[in-house]
Amino acid sequence: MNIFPTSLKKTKARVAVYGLLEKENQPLSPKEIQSRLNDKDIWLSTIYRVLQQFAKTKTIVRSSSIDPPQSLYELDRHEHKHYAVCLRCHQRFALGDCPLMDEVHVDAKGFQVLEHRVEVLGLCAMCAIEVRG
Amino acid sequence: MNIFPTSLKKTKARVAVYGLLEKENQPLSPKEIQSRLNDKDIWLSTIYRVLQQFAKTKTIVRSSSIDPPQSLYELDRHEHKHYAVCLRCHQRFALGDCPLMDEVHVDAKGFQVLEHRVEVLGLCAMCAIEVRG
DNA sequence: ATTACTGCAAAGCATTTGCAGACTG
DNA sequence: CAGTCTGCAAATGCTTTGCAGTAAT
Repeated sequence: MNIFPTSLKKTKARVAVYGLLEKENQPLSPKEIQSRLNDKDIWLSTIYRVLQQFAKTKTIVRSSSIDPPQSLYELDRHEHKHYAVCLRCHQRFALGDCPLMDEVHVDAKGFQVLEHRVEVLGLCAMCAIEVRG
Repeated sequence: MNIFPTSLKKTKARVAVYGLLEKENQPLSPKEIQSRLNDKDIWLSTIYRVLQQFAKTKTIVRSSSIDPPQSLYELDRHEHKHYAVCLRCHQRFALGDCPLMDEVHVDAKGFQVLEHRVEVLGLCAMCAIEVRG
């Protein structure tokens, strides 16, 4: 499991962001984090800085979404998680297992694979119905 | 193979962008496209619009990179292509095959999978050496 | 006390939009 | 000619940065 990084001071903003990410087990954008914290004294720029620091200490991991274009952050549970995203309502659903095959063949000799990102796109059950509707 | 969409007028900007994407067989950002076109009369905003139109007619496909945060576009060759990206020099290398397993298990009943994105991250041979240096 | 941290303002990029003139079919 | 397209300017939205006061160790 994860712990608050010892190299960082325990400030209001960091404790709040850390606590939120611990509770919500899904990737959140800086803005979503801000609105869920519901504390007017924690500014967006601070949240960005806090997220960067956590990312640097490997406490959280960063991913991205195309639409809207933004970064998403979540606690790094070392669980190797991926998500399916509904193209219509943008809800995110965790994948049961990593769908990647064991061997990844890159067309470049000597390429050293360190990590990977997978995103499955489609329609959630609800939206699939509405689209037909 | 791909053809210029018949629903769109053949204008200078569209022909130029299409030709470039056809020649370069890799994802490019709007800015890269602009600088490679080397035509001061084709504005970035036009390139963005052209790319959006091509994307809407399924002529090109859109992806994204986290760092720098931007959209990338390339001709849709219906080839189902993915890339390995070097974390240091940001060069992109095509994957030989799609590394995804045939079955993707989503933790949400009724989720309809339409597409997916895969990105492998690591170090290219050159950078792997330099990092050790 | 020292240094790290944050509120706040402003800048920096990527991307989008409005509009009038130019061009395509 | 009619409708589409684009140059250009300006707005928008996400993210970063600078600085001076505040708080953590």
